[in-house]
Amino acid sequence: MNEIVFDHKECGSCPIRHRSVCARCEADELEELDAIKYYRSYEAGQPIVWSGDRMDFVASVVTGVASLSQAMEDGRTQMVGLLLPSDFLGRPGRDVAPYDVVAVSNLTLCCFRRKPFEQMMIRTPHIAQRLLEMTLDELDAAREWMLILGRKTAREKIASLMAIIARREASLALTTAGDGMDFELPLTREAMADYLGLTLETVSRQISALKRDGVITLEGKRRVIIPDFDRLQIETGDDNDGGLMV
Amino acid sequence: MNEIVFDHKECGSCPIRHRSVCARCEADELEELDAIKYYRSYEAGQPIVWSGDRMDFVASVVTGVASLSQAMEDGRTQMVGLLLPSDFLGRPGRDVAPYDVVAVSNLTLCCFRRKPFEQMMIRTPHIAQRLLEMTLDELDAAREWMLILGRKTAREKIASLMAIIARREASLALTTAGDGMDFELPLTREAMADYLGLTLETVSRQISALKRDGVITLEGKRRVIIPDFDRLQIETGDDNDGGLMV
DNA sequence: CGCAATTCTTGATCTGGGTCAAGGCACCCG
DNA sequence: CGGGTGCCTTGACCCAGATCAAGAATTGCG
Repeated sequence: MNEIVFDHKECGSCPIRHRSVCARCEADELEELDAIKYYRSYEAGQPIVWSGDRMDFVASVVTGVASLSQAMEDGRTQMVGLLLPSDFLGRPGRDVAPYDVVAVSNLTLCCFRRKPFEQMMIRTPHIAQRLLEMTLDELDAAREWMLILGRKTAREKIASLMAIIARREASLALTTAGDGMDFELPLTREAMADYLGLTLETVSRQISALKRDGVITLEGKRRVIIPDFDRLQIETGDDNDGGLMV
Repeated sequence: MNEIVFDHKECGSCPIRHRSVCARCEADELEELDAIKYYRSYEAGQPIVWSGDRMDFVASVVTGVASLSQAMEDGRTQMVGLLLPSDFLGRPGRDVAPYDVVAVSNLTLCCFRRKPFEQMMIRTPHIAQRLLEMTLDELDAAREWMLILGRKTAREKIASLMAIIARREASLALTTAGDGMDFELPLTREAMADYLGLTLETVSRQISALKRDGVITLEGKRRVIIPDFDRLQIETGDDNDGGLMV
């Protein structure tokens, strides 16, 4: 591994998001990526692109959280994607944004100019393959989310969201402790409501209920402690022998 | 175009589902596909694969309708994918089915053995590219669906479903008549409920309401006539100046 | 043709979560 | 230090859609 590879990994900017796979990039590919990349920062609440805008870049989330949402005529909105660090934003081959993208917390993106990125993708098949794999993962997440939206009660929705975030945090931190997890909620109550198809009042009430019942503990309003992950898992209502644990 | 290409188009079996793109397949690729393909038929209601099953094929829907659904512990289910003729089933690189797949109506699949199909995909980049494009389309559809599940009223949900099916039918039939469409509903009331996160009683009531209000007309229980597509579009509640019309 | 078995419709009632409203709490800034 | 200004919590009430229940229409099959 040379210096470039190291820097590449550090900044979390690789379109091939799993660090272990980065090793497959050759030095000149990495130089090429470096040549077309630049960083952008956004403050919490700031819009990044609006649905219908032309997008001349694709990007990778370095720090912070962004959301994709869809709006209806009358202002109702539904979050349809949540981007955490290492997630990918934008799609090669499509130059118009199909959703509103908003910085949920303070956010740093590592952007790549789209055209050269696409050309590079055509030349290096393993990037294209990795992109397909990532898209399939997103599709799986979207479908899990559809079950949450369509069939779960408010309490199950909150439990599911907590479980999803806890799992994501755990996989980043490499702490595979079965229970006794804790994390900082990266979302306001309103954003959670938007994610889950609820109102912010219902979110607040159900979080209080889960706290009262000892499923979670709160430290302040944002720090969550999960004393027993299996208990939380039961509260989600999911069929948890059914194989994959995305 | 030689005979093989023609047959290939006719059976709707091309993994590159748009017929116009088929022209990019070379004769020997088509022969190769023919060598690994076989047909299977299912009756309405019959299961095709269960979540967790090993899948040794990918397939293309020739006729009929199939659904992907997810189940919860207690039996609640949510449909997360609807496959109409020319849609693709299965994913290269994943050998365990993540969802239950069921034949909603009588169904014919054109199957390809998975391993040789994957190898072929690696060798022919335009198939891989097309597959990425199809997956991105599925992701867009899933996200539109999330808005439906999370934020729409029962009436808007039914209107949205009618609009989606009408659009699909129209694109297949090449009848781009702005209004005056009609089609056969390929779903039972129960399947529609499962799609929309409703109960079948609510589906029935809302269909009756749309009929009473002249938004749709029914001929029997399954044949739907849309006298004015724009009117239906308004009933969906969608922001219809927002660009793309997938 | 007639008698199930599905599939669909409609009615009556109940309830989870939405809506409206009133504070509480933490942090910033003058 | 005092009064904003966001965020969050809690209460009271209401309604869209679920649930329970009873038939009607359509389909299929002996």
